[in-house]
Amino acid sequence: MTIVIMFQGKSDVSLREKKKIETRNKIFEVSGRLFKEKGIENTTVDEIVKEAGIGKGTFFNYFPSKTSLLLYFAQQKEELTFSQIKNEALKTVSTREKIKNVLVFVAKTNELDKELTKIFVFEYMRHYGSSLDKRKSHGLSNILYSLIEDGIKKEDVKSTIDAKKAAQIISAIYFHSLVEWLWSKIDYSFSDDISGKIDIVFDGIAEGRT
Amino acid sequence: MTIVIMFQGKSDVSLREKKKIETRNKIFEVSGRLFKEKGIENTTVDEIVKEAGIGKGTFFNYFPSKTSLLLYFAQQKEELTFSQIKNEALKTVSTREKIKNVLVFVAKTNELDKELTKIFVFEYMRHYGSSLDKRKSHGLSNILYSLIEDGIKKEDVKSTIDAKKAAQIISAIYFHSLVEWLWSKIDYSFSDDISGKIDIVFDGIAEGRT
DNA sequence: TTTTAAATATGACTGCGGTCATAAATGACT
DNA sequence: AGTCATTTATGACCGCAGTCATATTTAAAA
Repeated sequence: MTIVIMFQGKSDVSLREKKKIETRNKIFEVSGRLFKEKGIENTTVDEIVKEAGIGKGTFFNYFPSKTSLLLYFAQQKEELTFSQIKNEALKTVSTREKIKNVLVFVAKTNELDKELTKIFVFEYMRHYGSSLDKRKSHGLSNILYSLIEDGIKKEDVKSTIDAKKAAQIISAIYFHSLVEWLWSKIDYSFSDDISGKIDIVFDGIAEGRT
Repeated sequence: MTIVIMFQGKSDVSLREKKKIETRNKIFEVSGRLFKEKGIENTTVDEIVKEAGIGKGTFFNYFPSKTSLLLYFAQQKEELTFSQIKNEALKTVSTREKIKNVLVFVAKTNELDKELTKIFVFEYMRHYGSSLDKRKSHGLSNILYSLIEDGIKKEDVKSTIDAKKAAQIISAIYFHSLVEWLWSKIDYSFSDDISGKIDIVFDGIAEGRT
């Protein structure tokens, strides 16, 4: 008896839980469709809740802001990209090439859907530092960090380098170059640009020896 | 006769011109005060126009958005900083030290008023790519660019370096490090951080020779 | 001075993100 | 089944940036 009651009470598939998941999914489904159809800026929360058949307040029970919903989509995409990186992009030998591969791979992902990337980067910038957590941006930084540490062990990266600083430098360059490229009027290959910059960082810009 | 009429018509000190300048200044004065008193986010356009004694529509005749007013303030501050740089920060010999000096100088300016910097950087990020011109962010980039070109001529920077790319790299690092520092929980010297990173870029991170 | 054209001012209004007091649904317990 | 506590849903409402049709002011022409 007690056991049965406890089971029902604590169960993950209680009616409440089911409905929550259902509503959540409905919001994802509808908003995803509307964002694609008419762009993020032009999709209002009122439209989403109308199409999803829920009240406006309900939306904000699930997502504290419209942006938090956006960031969910961005995160999804990022996680997918990173899982692919780990499997595919690290087949070369030198650290320099590995890092290039990682960045070019991410770059190519972005090149595929420039407009979408623009929207996400924009939303990300708009809200950096305002409440939302930073795990996101550190995915790339972490990957770079371990690559550089490996490089130090393998002795194709100077042992005197602060791996953390170096990783920050490279992700700074990546992010900055991405933004420049996204809003540039002239068209050029982002992959080439980033690749050239990595070479500069690896070789250094100072004349002579240290 | 004709001459007199033309003179009045084309004069810069016509009644119209006078009133325009007056209104513009009034907006600057009031908004500047309110921003300091209660923060940018908490100051509404309605408040500004009320205190300035003008209609709301008038405000938007002078500034297309609240942000454009913000950017005016940011630009003012930046121009002041840059004029100081040119006079004071370039007294060293090596290109590396010159660049460090420039960045550390700007960094120190930011360290003086962390909260204000935060607000401006935040506003800048929030609105990058949305209509407003980019001259702003390129002030630093341009200074770095000429320093690097000088360095190439003076032969303490590799002649093979693409000066434009190098300038972009350094300003990327500067901006990224600034953002990290501004929103970091732990307290550290921004100047030291940026200085160390410049060394890495100058010396390169690759082991061995190129 | 009077008329006409152009620039400028204005505030009611709109659209949208987000809040909150209240209502409905659900689960635990008897 | 009935009662009570807790979770979830809801939409009227709010604050604020930005718009627009209309009114006012200034300059030029007659």
